[in-house]
Amino acid sequence: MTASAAKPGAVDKRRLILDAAVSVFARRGFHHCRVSDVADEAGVAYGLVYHYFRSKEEILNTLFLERWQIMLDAIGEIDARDLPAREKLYGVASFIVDSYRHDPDLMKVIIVEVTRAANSFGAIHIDKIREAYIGIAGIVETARAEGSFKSGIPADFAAMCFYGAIEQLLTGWIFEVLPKTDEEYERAKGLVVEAICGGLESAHNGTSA
Amino acid sequence: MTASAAKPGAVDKRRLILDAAVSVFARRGFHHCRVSDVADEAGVAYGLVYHYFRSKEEILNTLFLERWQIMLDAIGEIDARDLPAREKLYGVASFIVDSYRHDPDLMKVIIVEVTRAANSFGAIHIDKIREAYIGIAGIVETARAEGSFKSGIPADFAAMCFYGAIEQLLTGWIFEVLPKTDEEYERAKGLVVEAICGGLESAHNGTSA
DNA sequence: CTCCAGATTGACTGGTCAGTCAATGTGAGG
DNA sequence: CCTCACATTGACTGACCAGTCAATCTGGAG
Repeated sequence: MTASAAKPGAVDKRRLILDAAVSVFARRGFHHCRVSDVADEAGVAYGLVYHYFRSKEEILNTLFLERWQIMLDAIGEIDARDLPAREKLYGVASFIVDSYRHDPDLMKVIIVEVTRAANSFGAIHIDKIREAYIGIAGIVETARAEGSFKSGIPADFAAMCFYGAIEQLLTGWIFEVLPKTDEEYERAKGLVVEAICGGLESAHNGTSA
Repeated sequence: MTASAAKPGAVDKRRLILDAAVSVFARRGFHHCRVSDVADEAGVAYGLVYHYFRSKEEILNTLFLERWQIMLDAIGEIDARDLPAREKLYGVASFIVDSYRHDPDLMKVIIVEVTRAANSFGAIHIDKIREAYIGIAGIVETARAEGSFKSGIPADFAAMCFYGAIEQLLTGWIFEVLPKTDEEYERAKGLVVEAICGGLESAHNGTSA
């Protein structure tokens, strides 16, 4: 068998290494951990890491690409539904928040080590990262065309604000400055959509274009 | 003379090193550059860096604290003015965007290497970073108390969304996915406030708490 | 001019760690 | 039982680089 097909009962060591890497990268950071930490965490020999991955960096690239593609697919799928823009955006916020809830370490690694790492992994994956912005912008653009969203705010700009707000929430959880209960996660989904779509103001004086 | 008081005509080598560090950290990233790169960029000997700074990390800490304190002071000063919340938030957005415009390298270093670096500098400076969130939340809180902002969205939550949206814009500029003209910077200030305060929707159906 | 404190220099060291590799294990097919 | 391909092991190496330090410079005070 090759690395991809794990027999039932046999442990997929490649997967074991990836999972261990998530845990170690999240706990110590990509730059502050050693490959041997990952191997130890996975319970495999040092050299096996290099049997499955060309380099330490390739491990992180793999983790990012795997997860990011799932998110891109989710955004595409949400956009394809026949729903008002606000509900589509709720779907996107929901997916991202649930991703964090389901695997906070992985999302932490992706945000901390890739999404904002302009000089290393971020630069390598910028096109993939951008696809997410474009997907969200597409949702906003459709709403603008329909007239349900203002035309004064460009869609790509709105997408950046929306994505930025969500990523900041995750950052708040990562840094432990926001509470992390199931209830909070659910509340956050609604609040972020309300904040961005409905705005913060209660009374609506004329809005400028 | 000590390091602090530079005589006119004499170059402040400490400052020279800090400025060189901004340039080098921005170009190559903190982890991917050597102390000798900083020394070379500053045009001083390797050892002089260690005359003024205890370690490579202390250089980054110094850069961050210097600049962040200026921002905290600015937020405090803006909050003290007698203005509607929306204009206060415009003031904050304006200050941050202008900070980037004035010294993009420094802001890039702060965002990329500190603000999101949960396992290294971010953890060290989390209290300072938090002060910014709290300052913004204070502005929102006042507006909520006055009734000009909705009460359904908690102030600390709104602050995170607002700050996140701005930081995402800077990230867009850093990654070169958003245009970087003076006109765009000015536009961005207004748009981010409009997006967060006024929301994206054109018609206002009932808003849920 | 002499002295001294602080500024400046850059060669060197000690530790760290990513990546290599030769040896060994393992299990499926013949 | 044998063979072979692939999995697994972990000691080792070569490069890299943060931080040290002894030597040298500089400029003001006496």
